[in-house]
Amino acid sequence: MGRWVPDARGRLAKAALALYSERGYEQTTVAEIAAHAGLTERTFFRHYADKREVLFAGSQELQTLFVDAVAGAPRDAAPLEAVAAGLDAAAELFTDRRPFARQRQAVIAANANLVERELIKLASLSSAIAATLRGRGVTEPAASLTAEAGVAVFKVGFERWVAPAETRDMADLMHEALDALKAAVAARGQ
Amino acid sequence: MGRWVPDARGRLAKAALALYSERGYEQTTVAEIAAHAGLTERTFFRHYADKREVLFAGSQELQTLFVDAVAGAPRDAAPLEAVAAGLDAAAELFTDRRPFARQRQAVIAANANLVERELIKLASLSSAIAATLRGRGVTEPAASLTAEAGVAVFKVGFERWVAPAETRDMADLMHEALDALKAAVAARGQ
DNA sequence: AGCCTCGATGACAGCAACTGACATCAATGA
DNA sequence: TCATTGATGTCAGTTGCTGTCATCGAGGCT
Repeated sequence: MGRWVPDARGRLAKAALALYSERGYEQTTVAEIAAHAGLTERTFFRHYADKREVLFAGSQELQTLFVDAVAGAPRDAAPLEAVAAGLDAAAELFTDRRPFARQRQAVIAANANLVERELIKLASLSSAIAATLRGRGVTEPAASLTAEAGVAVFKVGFERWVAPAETRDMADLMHEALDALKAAVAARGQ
Repeated sequence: MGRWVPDARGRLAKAALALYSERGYEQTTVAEIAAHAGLTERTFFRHYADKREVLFAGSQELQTLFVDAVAGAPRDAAPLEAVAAGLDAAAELFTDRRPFARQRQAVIAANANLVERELIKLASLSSAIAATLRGRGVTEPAASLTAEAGVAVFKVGFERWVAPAETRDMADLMHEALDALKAAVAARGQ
């Protein structure tokens, strides 16, 4: 075997989620996470920029998948329909990860600092979607607004998907949320 | 005169914005802010929960005004129209504060930690609007989605309002953004 | 006047997040 | 064989933030 136990990054992420779940985010020190992964505090910060980031390793993957789906939507699809393709891709990504997502979301919801980090990840997703829409010829401010609307749908759909009693597929919930948005915005305004 | 120079809170906020603008957020220590306000570091933390919060003292006022306008919209107004009333109230609040808003926004945009804090303030605004809409009889997920859409409009409108060359009124920009959202969401989806 | 309570601030010690600098040493490959 | 590389360890230092106790003028009560 090599000089070090493999996958230090993964071990840190696993240890962090476990400890944050058990005793809470604030009550967990980085040194403890590192020790549980058989590493030192300094090494933790070589793998993750800060104590929060360790919970958001997958957000880049989500963004890439979402954006690629938007970019790959039929050329004649309306902007919001292209975003809907991204929502479908996201739903597929999360298939079979519901228990993990629930545990992780419980940790995040319990701490405002973690919620902040999640929000900036979603803002980054929104920016990337908007840029992709502009690449499809959508002009501002329509691109940004469509992207923001799409992320709002994702947020609402995701929230429902991780809700305790929920059993429906994420794709169904995303479609429901998207339809609800269309209805809400279309409702008899002057 | 009193035992202490008045308005410690305001002096801290003023000193913080000035220092963050001059030398950057990260390069400014809380002790320096406090010193410029004629106070100690410990007193800073008695007025503001952390180093970021000092830039967001006004967000509660915005939220209250926005929410009150939504609650006070005509009983028969559609949810999105009620939110539009909130946007108008927000626009009024910012009248004559453009230079301040520009300076503050430049500071925030330059640091990810400050952006995070701004995002959670907007998320709080969205939650409050959604709750108000539910109070008007709007059901979920329409309430949350309408609120998120409204905040998206606010974000886009505000961004444009603080843009360097922009001279139009915030109310005009908010209306434009709202119309763009309606158009984008209504666009020929199946 | 004399006294008391209150509240904003100061002083100080301490923890933990994060960073920079340098050392270590198995694996790798020329 | 040996120099290089790269992930990790070690250690010292800064700073955000907190708990605790002291200070002392203002304002009320007698």
